[in-house]
Amino acid sequence: MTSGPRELLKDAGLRITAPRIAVLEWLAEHPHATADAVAAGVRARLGSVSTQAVYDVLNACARTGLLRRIEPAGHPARYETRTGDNHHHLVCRACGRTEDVDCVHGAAPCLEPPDTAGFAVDEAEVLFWGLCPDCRGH
Amino acid sequence: MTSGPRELLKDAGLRITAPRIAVLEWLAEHPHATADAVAAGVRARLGSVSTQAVYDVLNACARTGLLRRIEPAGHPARYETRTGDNHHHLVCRACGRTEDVDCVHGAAPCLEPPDTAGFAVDEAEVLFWGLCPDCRGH
DNA sequence: TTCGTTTTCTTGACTGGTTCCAGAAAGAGT
DNA sequence: ACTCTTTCTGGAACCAGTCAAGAAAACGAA
Repeated sequence: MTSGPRELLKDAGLRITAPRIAVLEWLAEHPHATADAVAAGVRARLGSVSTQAVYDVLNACARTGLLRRIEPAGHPARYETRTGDNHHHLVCRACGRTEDVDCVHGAAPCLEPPDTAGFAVDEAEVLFWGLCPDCRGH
Repeated sequence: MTSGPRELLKDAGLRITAPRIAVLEWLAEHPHATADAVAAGVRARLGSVSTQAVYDVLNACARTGLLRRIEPAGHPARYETRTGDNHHHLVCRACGRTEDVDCVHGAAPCLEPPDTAGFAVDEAEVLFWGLCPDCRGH
């Protein structure tokens, strides 16, 4: 039932390759990791994977909805496997550490703009900025 | 009463220089402009201003609260003079065009995370993603 | 299985937005 | 006016991420 990386990839119409499986597995265990961190983790598991391959995998998975990409201003992007339940994020201004926050107002989409100015809005993104416990302490 | 750039700079403890005045004046007339656009606008007014000077001015003003910086993922940063009233933004995925949206839930801060995970939260940022009228039309 | 097509991986160069650096110049307080 | 501070100039540097070409691997049909 708990669909593994192989099923997820297949359902998304993506080929099943070792780098992709490793990226998805590693991200499932380490949510909100940066591309750099993913690359390091995947290399520790597979031996050698190019940076480019990591980016390709991340982009392909983000495009098909397997991964969600978070890009906090001033920090490298982070990725997570938890998708589809429009939760939000806490981001540390200092170190970029990112944590999940459940939606404040019930189910998705929890926010609707009062006036869209003619825009076709398809997503509401909420970021809470602050300092994480580690960076806050002196 | 409507304080001009000079008063704003003075109150913020910043020196009053021609580039700063020009940046603030130009941004007041062209909200949500990119650094590039600001540089172009300021040069049209003053003749010649270095890119670096523009960035310095923008950063100094953002640091002191005279300007708010918006950094939509995948697009260059944009700046606006409207600060302190925690309004939010609509961003076009295609062209990056940015528009204001008033806060959905009354006065600031309109959102409080239910669980801060130990973070000292100081800001809630809301971005509505979509396509602007120009990019939407076929 | 085997083949052939399609997609992905590797390597390496490159980009765009932004920042860093050193020195020259221009404000502001005394 | 005279310093002292802060800002401007020009150029080099930075970083996350992307583009390009060819080699390699995964899928689907025979």
